[in-house]
Amino acid sequence: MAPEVGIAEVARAAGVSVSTVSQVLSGNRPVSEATRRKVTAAIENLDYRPHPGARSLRSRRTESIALLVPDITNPFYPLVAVGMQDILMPAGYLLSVVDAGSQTGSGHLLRHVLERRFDGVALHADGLSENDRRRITDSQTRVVALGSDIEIEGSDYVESDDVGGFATVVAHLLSTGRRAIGFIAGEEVADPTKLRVRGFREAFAAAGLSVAESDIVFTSFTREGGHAGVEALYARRTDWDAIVCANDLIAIGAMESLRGRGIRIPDDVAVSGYDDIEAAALVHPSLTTVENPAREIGRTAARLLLSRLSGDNADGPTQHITLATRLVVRESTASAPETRTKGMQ
Amino acid sequence: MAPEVGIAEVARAAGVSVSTVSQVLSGNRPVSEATRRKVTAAIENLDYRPHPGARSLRSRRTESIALLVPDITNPFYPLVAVGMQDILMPAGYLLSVVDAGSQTGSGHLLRHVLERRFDGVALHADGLSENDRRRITDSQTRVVALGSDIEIEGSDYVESDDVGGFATVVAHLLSTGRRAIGFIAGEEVADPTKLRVRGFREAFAAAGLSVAESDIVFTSFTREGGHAGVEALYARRTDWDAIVCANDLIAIGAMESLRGRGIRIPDDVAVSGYDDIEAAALVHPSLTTVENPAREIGRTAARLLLSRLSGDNADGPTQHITLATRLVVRESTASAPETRTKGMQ
DNA sequence: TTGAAAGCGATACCAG
DNA sequence: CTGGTATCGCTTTCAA
Repeated sequence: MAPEVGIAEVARAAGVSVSTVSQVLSGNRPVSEATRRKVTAAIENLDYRPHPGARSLRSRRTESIALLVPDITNPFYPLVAVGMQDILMPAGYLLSVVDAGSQTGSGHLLRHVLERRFDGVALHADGLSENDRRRITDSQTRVVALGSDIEIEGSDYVESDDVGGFATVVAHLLSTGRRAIGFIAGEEVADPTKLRVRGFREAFAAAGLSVAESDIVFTSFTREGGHAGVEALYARRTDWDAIVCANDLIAIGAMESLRGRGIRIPDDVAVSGYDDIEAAALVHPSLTTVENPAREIGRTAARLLLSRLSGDNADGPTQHITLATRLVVRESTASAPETRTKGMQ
Repeated sequence: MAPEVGIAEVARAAGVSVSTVSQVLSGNRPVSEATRRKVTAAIENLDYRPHPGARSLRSRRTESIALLVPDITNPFYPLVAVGMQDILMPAGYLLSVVDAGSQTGSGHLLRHVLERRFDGVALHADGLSENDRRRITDSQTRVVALGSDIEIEGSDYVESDDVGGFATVVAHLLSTGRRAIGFIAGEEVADPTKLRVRGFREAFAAAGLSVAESDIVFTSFTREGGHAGVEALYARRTDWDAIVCANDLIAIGAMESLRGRGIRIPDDVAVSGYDDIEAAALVHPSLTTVENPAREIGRTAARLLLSRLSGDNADGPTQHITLATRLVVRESTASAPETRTKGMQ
């Protein structure tokens, strides 16, 4: 409805050329204090707002960055978003969170996002096809990969120490005497799944124990995945004394199913999660888990992107940053009663 | 890194004019099947992607829509986002979720978002200053307001029936014999707060009871708000037999504080929330609450925006849509033991 | 320190 | 059904 004022009107009102107005806005070259004031006043009066399309057409920058997440309702990702905001907002960038959600793979949506010419994009590299990765490499868009060590040529990545974190929680269970430990993992092809499986094996190896393949079932990173996982595990055997889950949502679902079967937690079966989402402390019994530093991951990813964009470090060597995790012990893995250690194994 | 191919190269490769390529892309005018195929092939071969800046510069549309939320870590909003995606994705729009988060008011960020020239923006109207609202009216950007009946001239809005929903849960508590009912509300100035307070009063009025002002405390829509709210209520009196909360996060926080004081839920004090976030079913005791149809709100908002953008209904009268809510009774408000009704009031 | 003018890459109008 | 071309609103180079 507004008469849509352009840079020309501003120039006229201020009695200067459009170039000068542009320079005042960008600060790309010195402008005398007097003209700067005239221009700023005109901008204010006319409520002038530069057209971002026109701007990006010339400058090849959009001052906006996207976070492409597989599932925005998974509380882990909003925290990553907040971490990115911490860094990007002060730097004048707008962060857009895009949910890949229902999309089969992020392939189609990835194209969509790359087409938008965001200056930078943060995303999970796993689930990306060879094709997608090349598309990223070919595009102008700076990318930082999250939580995965998949290589995208020329892209930095930041991950948390999934292998170590998962090994820690498994070691914790072993140390409390649990031995019949089932593992409900996420999608088998997902990168976090592979890392957490690795951690699982490492913990067993470190304790001099071996893992039966049938102790691991693959589902999805959701509550429903937890339900399915419990069914699958109990179809194989029924004497589990611990179930470790690839994330908190799975664990919460698993606890629901266990309760449905009349199994007591942690007395009969200990349960652990991963991520330490808010709900982990709220469920009953409260859930032992591993803190996945989501917000810090976001901050780090944002810093990496900015350092690439601002030129200082535009062409430095690829960086791989690993953030530490922390075991959070709660009620769901309280030590087994004395009686159990006798009966088992 | 790619040699950045433009529409001209595509035209050359296909042996047609740039206009024709453009028409094939937009479908704005008939194109013969033969040329369409040539053009599509050229686009594919060259991996051509139109520059959105250039495009929006001429067409004045960006094919993207923003959802501006006050706190992306509040699980209510991701659900709204998913609902919007349901509708927008098939229509070819990209949805960007922008977190106002730490921003004081959404004022500054609102400007930022309006400057980006999204085709449409969904946001909460409360918390907007008179100035902000006029800015919206003046801008080209179509806006739909969420969960609030604040008028933005020319903008549609969609809300859930907060007044009715809240009255229902309060009526439920009254019907189980609770009379000393405290209310932990959100920020006093927030619009949802006002509506829920109204529902609170209505339920009392309908039962022929009156509300003491001191029964209502204002905090914030977070778990910490719940903690603070309990402290504030118990500073006034200590014989509460029910506490209703303006949302689930507050309720969860309140339950934590009550437990800290050795108060049993629901035996001593019943607690209720609002929104029915996932955690409400997971906490112990599980939380009685009101389902706030977040996803449906998102869908409705998206439909409203699209109907405005696609021209059919571009200038129809302003629409106000109210969605029904649903009471979800769980453990936290189980009927008071026989003994209590004798002792109270 | 400032101005003039040449594009950036698409769309949309005007012809044919 | 197709082509030519002015134009969107800005940034950037070139001159002064």
